[in-house]
Amino acid sequence: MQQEDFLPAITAHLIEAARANDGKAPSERDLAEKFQVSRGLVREALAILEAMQVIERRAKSGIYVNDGIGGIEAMAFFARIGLPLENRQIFEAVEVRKIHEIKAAELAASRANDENYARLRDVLARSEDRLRQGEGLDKLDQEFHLEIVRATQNTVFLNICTSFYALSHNRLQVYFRSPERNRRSHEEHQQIFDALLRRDASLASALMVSHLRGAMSYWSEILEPPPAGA
Amino acid sequence: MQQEDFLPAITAHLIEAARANDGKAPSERDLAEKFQVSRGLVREALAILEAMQVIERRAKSGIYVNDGIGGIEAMAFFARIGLPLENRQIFEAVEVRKIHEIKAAELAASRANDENYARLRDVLARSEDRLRQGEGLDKLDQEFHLEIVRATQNTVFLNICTSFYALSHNRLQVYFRSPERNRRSHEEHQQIFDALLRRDASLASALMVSHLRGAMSYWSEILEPPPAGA
DNA sequence: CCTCACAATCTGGTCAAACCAGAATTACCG
DNA sequence: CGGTAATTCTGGTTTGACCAGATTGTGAGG
Repeated sequence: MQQEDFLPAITAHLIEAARANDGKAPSERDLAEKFQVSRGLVREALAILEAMQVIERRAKSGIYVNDGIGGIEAMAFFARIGLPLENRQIFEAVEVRKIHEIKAAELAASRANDENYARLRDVLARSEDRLRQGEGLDKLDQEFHLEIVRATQNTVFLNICTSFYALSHNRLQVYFRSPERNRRSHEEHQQIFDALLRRDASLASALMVSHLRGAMSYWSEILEPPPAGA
Repeated sequence: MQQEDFLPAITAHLIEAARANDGKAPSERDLAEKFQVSRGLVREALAILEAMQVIERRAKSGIYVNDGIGGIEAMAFFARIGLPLENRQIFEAVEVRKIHEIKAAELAASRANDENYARLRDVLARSEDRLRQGEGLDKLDQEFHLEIVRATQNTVFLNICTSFYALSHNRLQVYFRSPERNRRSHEEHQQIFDALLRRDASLASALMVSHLRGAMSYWSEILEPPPAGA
């Protein structure tokens, strides 16, 4: 059994089987037979799932799937194994980005140092190049936003945002297929950078607000109507 | 070997051993002997570590420790295995809490539903009980704050905050050893709840600001001076 | 002495068979 | 029908083995 697909497969199976059995999943031995692998392999997968708090293993009792599969680890995990976020979660994710980045822009304006400016310039320069070559911003957009978070000098904050953005990456790629959107996005990045250079916190956050508003309205066009107050 | 301490122990050993050997960790068999456990146990731990991107296992070659151990998974992991955050990161974590919760209070004021109110009331009632019995708020504080996030109806946001708060839990317990702080914290929770009931977003967020300011000043007393602009 | 090819060794990946002790279930007796 | 004793089941852990590529060691030839 190629380990590649094993974890996703067994996860899906566990969740499905548990749903139909009061949260209790099949035994390790059953799983091993079901997937035609040794019990050791199953246990390795289960160890990961347990560490991610997706399941709970109770000695001499059984395996139980946590109902509220929560935690960023689980999210990162789902992203890694390819389970797409629900449409609703995309809006929620954008809202979280707004919460994070508007504040990040504000803080960065007062805390950014020379290295931060250099990094931002570098990202913008590479963005310029890509656009000149008719290519999409792609990951460079993410890089730009993360550099702003980095400029807050808050490493915990940066860690959170880094992990979080990795999740939405798949979806964002769609956004950057349009040349106009790419150019407009780049221009807004430039403006935000200028605001940071001037250490104008309120302007930076205001620009970020409208920048992200664009993303939100884009998703509104593509997807189903957004949730109530987002 | 009690599994309780195994993961932390083996992790520390891996990181240390790898640092002195060009990133390469001891073999599974060596680790098994070193910790007096079976190779299967070692492999389970390694599977978790690999899923968390702390290490990389190359077939027929060896185990390599990733140098830039980053990402929220790693953070959550370190918290779980008991490695304390640096003092500086505590300030950063509090700042992140501020970013999250001030906005959460604002959003919750307009989005909270009856179930949210009921949950918040429940937490407050239990807090009341504990205080009456002379015990500290302990986890109830965390519960209260998470319920506010839940009231934003943003599940992605809730996921992030849930994982994140698990990190600071160890440290927060210190805070709630003081009876005065407990009572004052509880009163502020009550006030925030009232603001949410009145759907007064600006009041709710303002109260949250001062509530968290208390925590920040507490840490300032206990720990080294805070970083520049936090 | 150096180089290159071959052989022994080491490594992670995987499997199989057992034993343990407590949980869960079944069977049986009153 | 109720309750207890016997049995099955479950996760936890260990041992030992085999595979195939990566690594290392060795020795012959230049």
